[in-house]
Amino acid sequence: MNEKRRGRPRGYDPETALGAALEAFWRQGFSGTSLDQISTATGMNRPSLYAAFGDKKAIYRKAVEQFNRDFLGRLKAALFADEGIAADLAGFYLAALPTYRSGEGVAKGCPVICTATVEAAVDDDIQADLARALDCIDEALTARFALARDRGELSGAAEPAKLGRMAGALLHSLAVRVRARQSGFEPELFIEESVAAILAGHRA
Amino acid sequence: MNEKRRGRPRGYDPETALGAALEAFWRQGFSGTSLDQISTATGMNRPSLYAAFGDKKAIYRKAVEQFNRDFLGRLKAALFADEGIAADLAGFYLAALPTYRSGEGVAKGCPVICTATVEAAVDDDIQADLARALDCIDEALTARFALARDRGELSGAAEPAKLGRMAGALLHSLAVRVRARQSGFEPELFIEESVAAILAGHRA
DNA sequence: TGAATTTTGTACCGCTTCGCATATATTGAT
DNA sequence: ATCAATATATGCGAAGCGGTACAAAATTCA
Repeated sequence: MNEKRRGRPRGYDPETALGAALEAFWRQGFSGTSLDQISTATGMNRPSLYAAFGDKKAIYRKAVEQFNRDFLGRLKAALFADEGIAADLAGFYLAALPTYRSGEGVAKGCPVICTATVEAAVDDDIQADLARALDCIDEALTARFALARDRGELSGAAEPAKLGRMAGALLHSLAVRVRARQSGFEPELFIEESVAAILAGHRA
Repeated sequence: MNEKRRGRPRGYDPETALGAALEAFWRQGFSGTSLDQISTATGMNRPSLYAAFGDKKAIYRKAVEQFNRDFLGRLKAALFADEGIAADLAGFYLAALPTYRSGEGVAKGCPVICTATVEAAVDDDIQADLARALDCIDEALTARFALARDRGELSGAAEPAKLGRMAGALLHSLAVRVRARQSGFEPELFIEESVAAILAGHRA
């Protein structure tokens, strides 16, 4: 692939453009972001945006999808670093933190949890995207807990799916709390406490 | 108070109107809701809305504030029902559930967590409101855990603030997951697991 | 060189947005 | 009855919205 195509070459990189679009949606949400703002952020004008990705909703979904692929990939890499369940779980949360904290003077939290959640009640496609994203997080964590149990790090009575849900839940809260800039909330401490709480009573 | 006022009597009840406005914001978020929709929902026309509550943002903040007062009141009542820490904690989550599930064919989740979170990155007032609301939840839970510890239901080593943060976090996730209509997620089971996980290792 | 193809830029459409200016209605006080 | 005070109703206006028609630009192929 990547053979020379016939017409005028595009002046943008789709991945970069979607990244820039995400940045805008991330900060302001779907409804709060105008196509003009996306146009400015990406450097593409509106007809190009439309031709490349579709309408506003399609741009949003593709931008979020791209984020999800990348972000979840990094979270999984940390989660399966194989330095023991406690260290890996902490690494999982810590891997999310810089992303959640990103933003000029404003911590943007998680684009999926913090912006898709609003639209979920109004748009079935975005609702399905969100549900799937939450499932992916739970599943990755569940797989990691199953591995830990099989390796004898966790007691045989430990239920991976249950632990996965708990661990996923704490990630959701982390996303919300960081974006809310809750006073006195210290993410690193929260992560430490989370890991301890989840593993409490399940160590082999 | 409530002496007869001088001009034409208002044709609306402020509390009811704010409740109707919240309903619209709850479903569609702040940016996704127009003043026309609020006007329809409340039965008030725009000038009346403006005179009564202020601009769109003021309406939103007052509606959410009213919700918070009422909702948190009910949660606290359940949390301090005094039937033991495990039962009370479960009651706390169960008290939130019907509210989170409400909505015609759509579970709306929590209006604060699911709609204020987006705006928090863009609006400092709403950010502060959200942060305060999250603090209130944590504080109520912390107080309840402190009580349980003082009564000997929890070990002396239990840290109420830490437990409060954990328990609050699971409420956040409950709100998000219900609104996302995550397939296979069963709130009642999740609540049961949450209570068990939080109290694990802290029972006296 | 010229035709075909793809992307870009301008400019616009119809519609909705929020906020308010103005006029009307309904009450209590005088 | 008249006035003052408050609430409601109509409707406007400037700006912004998402989306697109159309022509110019830039490239490959013949």
